[in-house]
Amino acid sequence: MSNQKSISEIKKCPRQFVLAINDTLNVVSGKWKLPIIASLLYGKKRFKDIQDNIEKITPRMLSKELKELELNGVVERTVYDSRPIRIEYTLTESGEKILSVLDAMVEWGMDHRKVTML
Amino acid sequence: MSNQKSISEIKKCPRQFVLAINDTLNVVSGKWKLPIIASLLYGKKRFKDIQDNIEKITPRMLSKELKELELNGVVERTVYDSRPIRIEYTLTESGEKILSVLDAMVEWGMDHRKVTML
DNA sequence: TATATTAGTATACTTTTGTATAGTAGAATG
DNA sequence: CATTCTACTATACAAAAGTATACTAATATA
Repeated sequence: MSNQKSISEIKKCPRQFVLAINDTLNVVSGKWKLPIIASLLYGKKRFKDIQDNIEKITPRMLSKELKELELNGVVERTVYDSRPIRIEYTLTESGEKILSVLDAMVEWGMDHRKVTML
Repeated sequence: MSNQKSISEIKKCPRQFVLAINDTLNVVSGKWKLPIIASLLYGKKRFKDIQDNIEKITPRMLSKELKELELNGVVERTVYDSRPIRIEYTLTESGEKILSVLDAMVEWGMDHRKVTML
């Protein structure tokens, strides 16, 4: 089984694996990061668009989270100097690839529900 | 690409996917859950063993987290009525499978580091 | 010139999460 | 019978995460 390999890999648990997992957790955990990423999966968006999209998020939180995601290389902020200026947010290439993690989470979560909600 | 399929799946984003992701996040986020799971990947352990294994965790946190993980069907607590009684913690089958999620996180995290730390 | 829109910031607050420190009950060990 | 070990619990506190509400600067629109 491929599971066996993974277990032994984790058992060695090299530092870089731990760091990688932490990086990933920083991008997906918290109340608003995934909703923001999900919103950007539909294409580039302006601040206001994301805010309307998520509805309950305050501008303070949206601003804070976007900054963090940008710092983490998941989101890109582009200023177009039209008049008036527009600012657009997109996922980076790496940001889009986080979907593989979400896929794994969906799979485990659904499987787990099947098992525990018998 | 299999990425393309995933994106369209998320775009539909059925409620059950959202629930599944939340379930998964509940199991992996927080400061101590992954260390505890990792410790149990090495085999069944007693309270004291896990505590020694993680070193900085307080008994309060360990107790609280173990209860939550048990409630979430990730960890199993078994009382052996030898004298004195021993209590052992193990991962459930489902709990072991969370490794697939960790694998995805390791992969994304390492790939992402390669891209951002140029 | 008054009002609206975009892209936020500022301040104060509440809630959640985690820490520090001490204590307990039951049994075993010297 | 005093001490130690296991598996915790209790209380108080600190720090991090999130909320509520109001405000601003630059431009556009009526």
